[in-house]
Amino acid sequence: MTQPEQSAPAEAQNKPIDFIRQIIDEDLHSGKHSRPVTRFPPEPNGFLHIGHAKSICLNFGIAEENNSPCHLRFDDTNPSKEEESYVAAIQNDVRWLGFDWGKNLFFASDYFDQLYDFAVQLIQLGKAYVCELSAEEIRSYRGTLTEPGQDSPSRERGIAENLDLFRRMKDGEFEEGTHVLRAKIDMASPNLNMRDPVIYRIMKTHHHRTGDKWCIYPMYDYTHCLSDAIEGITHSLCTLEFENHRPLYDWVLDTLATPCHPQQIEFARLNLTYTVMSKRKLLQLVQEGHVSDWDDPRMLTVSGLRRRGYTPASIRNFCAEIGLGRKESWIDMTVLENAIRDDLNESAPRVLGVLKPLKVIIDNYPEDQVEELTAQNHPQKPELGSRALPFSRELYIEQDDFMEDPPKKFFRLGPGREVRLRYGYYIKFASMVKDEMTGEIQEIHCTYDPETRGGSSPDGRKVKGTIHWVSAAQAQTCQVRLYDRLFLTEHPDTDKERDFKEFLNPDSLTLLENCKVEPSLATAKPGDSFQFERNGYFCADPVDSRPGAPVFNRTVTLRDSWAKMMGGKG
RNA sequence: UGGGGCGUAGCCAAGCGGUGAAGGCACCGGGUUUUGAUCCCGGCAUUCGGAGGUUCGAAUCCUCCCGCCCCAGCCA
Repeated sequence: MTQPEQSAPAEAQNKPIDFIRQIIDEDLHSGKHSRPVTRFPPEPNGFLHIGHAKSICLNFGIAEENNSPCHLRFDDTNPSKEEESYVAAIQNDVRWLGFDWGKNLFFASDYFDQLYDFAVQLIQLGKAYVCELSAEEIRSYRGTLTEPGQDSPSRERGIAENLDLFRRMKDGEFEEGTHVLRAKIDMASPNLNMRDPVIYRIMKTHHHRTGDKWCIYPMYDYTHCLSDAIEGITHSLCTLEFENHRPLYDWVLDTLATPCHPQQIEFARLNLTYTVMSKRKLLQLVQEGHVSDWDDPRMLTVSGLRRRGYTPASIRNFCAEIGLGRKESWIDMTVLENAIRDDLNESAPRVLGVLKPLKVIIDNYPEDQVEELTAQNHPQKPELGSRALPFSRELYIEQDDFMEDPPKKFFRLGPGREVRLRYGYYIKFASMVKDEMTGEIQEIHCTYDPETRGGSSPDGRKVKGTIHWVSAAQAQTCQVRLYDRLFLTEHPDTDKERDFKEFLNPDSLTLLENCKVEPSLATAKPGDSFQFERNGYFCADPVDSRPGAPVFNRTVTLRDSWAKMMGGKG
């Protein structure tokens, strides 16, 4: 009936808990921590996507379950790629998903002074040095996967000189690329991240928060662990590709006197079939015009999903369903589609809408008569009430609901057949009018049985098919956008030879301009979701839809075993 | 033949040495139905990447092998 409580602890839902929650539970029981403190640390260089939603649900979910904080921290250490506008969009998306960071909104740039002081300490400890090698030299000195690196000529420079040089880096005395600060660890480490990683670089770029105060910016590996420690994070959750960075995360925190030492735990990122997930590729789709923008309903960005008609609950349920592990995995797109169907099936009011209209004239129905029929808003939920549907002599039905020469199992309209109009009357085929030139069917003539008002017959005769319809005179004409998967293949970006854009689905968007929907939809509010019976779930476009001129986006089709059957026969 | 990870059904995923290998998606049947939807019922791994070994007993422990992923940004 009702969905399980969103915020109930996983255990209470009788669901097995994931390995991260197991670790946290153990730390709580052992007394290592009295409560967990997690964080979601986006870089403000793009929009959030469904993969981020997985991380958000994890980090904020743990906080909800334990009544503990989850920080929202922007990892804004690279001003050349980051923008203020992304900061706002990201906050909006996290809030929309239903999460609240309370007072815990932070920026890595808040810590730039502390980070600088820590770097000075590292130098004083003899654990960092200013290196004057060029970027290319640093690369060649790093060695390879199988050969150790070589020491930088600057490696044994004295502490005083390092201190002076680092101060002068900060003061803008050097050009970009001429000097970096490096941690002094081990040039022979089998883990390349430990071969004296760069921790500060010169970048004479305006920062969206610190302005022109800094011309040196700290690198991720150095910044992230210290930010976690400064904030008192207990469990720092990130994706698998950072596993090789954990020794460095721990080295920085072990070397410096920090308030605490958070535990980094890695999990597998989300991959979905029939789409791409990397911000770089999403950006490319936007910049090259394959989609309209970051919030194009075909994009699996949070903003795209929102515009498509996905609900926060559906995304949270999806994230809960897919599980969490350390195995690289591909979640089937049908799992996401199933999540939104599940949610909308419960909540979306039912309406009648004809996407590809075919005119039907009921020859024996009075010329000027209009009557009102009653339709349920949700057949499984009578408490959602009903509405009136105008019925008249001229109607529209779906082109797909008529076949001139139908197979036996086609339970719809065709020569000699009778069908039920949903909430209306039984109608029987009489004749059809075709365009003499093209052979295209222009209109169908039928007769109706006045005894079947509402959809049942006193003589108890059965009709196998029920089809949807809209009264022509009262219909609201509108635009409908049919969205389909953006890519044709399950793994568009794993082909080594072919670019992922070669697999774009040319039919991912179908624009229908002459759709006929029931009059109640004229006033649909932007963002409202409906089930167009027998067609799918649709949402009034949040951007382009207007009262009196609605525009609908197809969120997802209904399951369609008929189409599946027909598809199987070719 | 550098290091770090991972391998349970088509796709995810429980399982943490003890009689029958959860659950979801997908798929296949059947029932209800004024949405070919929803809902309901049933089917779907004699087997856990492979081979050995330990044990009365292993998907769970050990050994070897095979496969896949990550790392040589002054990105995060």
